[in-house]
Amino acid sequence: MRDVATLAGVSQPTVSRVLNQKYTTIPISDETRMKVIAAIDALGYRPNMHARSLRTQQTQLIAVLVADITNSFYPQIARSIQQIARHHGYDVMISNSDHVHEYEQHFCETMIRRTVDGIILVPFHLTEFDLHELYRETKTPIAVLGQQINHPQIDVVYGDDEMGVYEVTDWLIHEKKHCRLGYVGVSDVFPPGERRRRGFLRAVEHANIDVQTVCMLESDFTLEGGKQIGQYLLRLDSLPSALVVANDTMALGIMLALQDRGIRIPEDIAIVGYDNIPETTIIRPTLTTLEQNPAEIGTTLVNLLFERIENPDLPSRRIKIPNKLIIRNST
Amino acid sequence: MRDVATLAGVSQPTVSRVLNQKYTTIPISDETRMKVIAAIDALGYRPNMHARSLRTQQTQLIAVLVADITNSFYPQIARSIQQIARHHGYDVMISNSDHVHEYEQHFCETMIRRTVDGIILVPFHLTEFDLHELYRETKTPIAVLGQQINHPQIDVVYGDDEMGVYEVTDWLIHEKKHCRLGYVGVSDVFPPGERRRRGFLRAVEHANIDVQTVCMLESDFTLEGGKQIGQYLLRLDSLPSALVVANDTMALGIMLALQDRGIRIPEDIAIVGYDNIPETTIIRPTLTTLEQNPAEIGTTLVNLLFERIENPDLPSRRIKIPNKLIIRNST
DNA sequence: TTGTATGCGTTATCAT
DNA sequence: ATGATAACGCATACAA
Repeated sequence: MRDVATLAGVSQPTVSRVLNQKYTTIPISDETRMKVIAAIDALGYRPNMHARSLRTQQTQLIAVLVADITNSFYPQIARSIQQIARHHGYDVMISNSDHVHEYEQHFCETMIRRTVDGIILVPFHLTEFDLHELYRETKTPIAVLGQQINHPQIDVVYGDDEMGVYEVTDWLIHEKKHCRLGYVGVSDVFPPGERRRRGFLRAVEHANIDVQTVCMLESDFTLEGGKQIGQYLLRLDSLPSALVVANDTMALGIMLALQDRGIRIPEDIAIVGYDNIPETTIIRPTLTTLEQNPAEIGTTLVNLLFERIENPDLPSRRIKIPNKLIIRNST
Repeated sequence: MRDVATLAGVSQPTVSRVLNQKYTTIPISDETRMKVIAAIDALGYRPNMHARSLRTQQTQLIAVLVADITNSFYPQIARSIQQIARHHGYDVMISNSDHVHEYEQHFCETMIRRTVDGIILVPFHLTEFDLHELYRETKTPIAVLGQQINHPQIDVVYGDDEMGVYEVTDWLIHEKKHCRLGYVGVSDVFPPGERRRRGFLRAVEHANIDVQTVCMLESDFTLEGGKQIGQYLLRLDSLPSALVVANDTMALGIMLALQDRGIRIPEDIAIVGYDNIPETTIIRPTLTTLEQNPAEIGTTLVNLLFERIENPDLPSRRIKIPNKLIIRNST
């Protein structure tokens, strides 16, 4: 910047003013501006964001932590966030926790040392207290995908998965007349695990079905995990007539394992998933599932975040993204 | 840091020395170190990376640009990069170009203003000249996934896709006795487009098959694009007996469109893809494809990058990741 | 073994 | 409308 100033025959702060003219009201003569711009072009000067960040305490950067970048659900969120952020002149730093607690914590540590202007994350192990600490240390606007978080300065977006699973289970029972049900969830250490299981059980009880007769299983969100559940089901004396699965990826694994051994879907067993990832339309039969609209989730998160960046004292908001039952051929 | 120094009763540089003791040889008395560490804990002090970066010109950050984060191939690369980087104490900033030229350029712009310690990218539109400019402006180690790049300071990882497509086509012709072939590629503006088409045509010519008899089509890497190709094929008087497709995602779309109209795979038409993304094992029949090992690609890229970060004057290296034919049920 | 002084590249406050 | 000067938080050359 000093070189630019020298070449333009002005002082270094004047160059800075030309650069920041949009954001300030300080007047600059046309002649000076021309000279400075010419010098910038001649030297190929580019401002140094580290220095600017140090001085302004702003970064023009937002950070995003997703829970599993290899699960198609999250890249779609990340992508819509990045699109809007770009529009606002912000860069996006995407990270991946792989559902691992330690990596989630490491992300928070990083955010404390490497401050950013906003944080979007999908907390699985991080508690409300952890996020409170994160906010206390960073004072940075935060938006999360996670119904379980309640914090006065943190915006929350969520799909109402307890209700969603309740409704799809209810639909299986009353519309599709299933009474031998099974459920494949994930551990309660993951917040969606408990909520989705509860939704399932509520529907079962509401239908006066004996909870003892339903088959409750648990796996780990992954295709492999789903396959193992499939193997397990094959060893049972009799299959449930319908299976509610807590995410699509596991549902796919279950379908593959069952079909490998000649089980017909939906004739022998109906299956519903959760998320509506693209693979649900690739598998045959196509998978009935509860849609979580990832583009809308991403858009909502980033819009909330930018509103809070502009106005940090906003009261926290909770936005429910409606789930939608997508009926396909697996039921 | 000054507060820590005051509390510990030492000077600010002494605190800095305690913090950086691992990387320097300056001796510090045990007593001083204890006092400083106690003060750091008491105040919950965390170093500010922006200030550190400004001073050291290092960031402990590497940037990754992938071509399409919603294509399962890339998240696997990103994930293995992030794992190794974490091990080295580096953070990773993942970006997504969506194959859009403007976004690739925007990424380069960002890298110039927001310097990082290393860059990994998958250039689709960026030319050797663009990367040369990037290097000239940043002087930052660069590693790319892209056979078309030749630059004395840039490390290159690539799958030999021309040879791969040649071999799989050759295999279809000689082992599987196909002679009515079709090829679905992508535009030559994408570097893999030209290479893969060339591999296909070389095999056709080598088998003395009249090029006029083969069906050459073009789409855009996506599932939707593949479906449209499928529609197009259905309107043909006769299908090719075997189709070589330039990536798995398009191959899936083609299969779905054809199967919707009762075409049997592989009986009516055999199909091979490229990449070996997870979806290839979800679709039925499972898709025969050429594997590009994304984890190995990511690992190789990031290892090359760290070697160059440690030793910037290394001559550039080109590492070929072997393709492997995965024979499944679509052929 | 530690302290003093300086500068990394900006923006912001004050003059003029 | 512009220039001097200071400060952001840290690491390092030099002195002691």
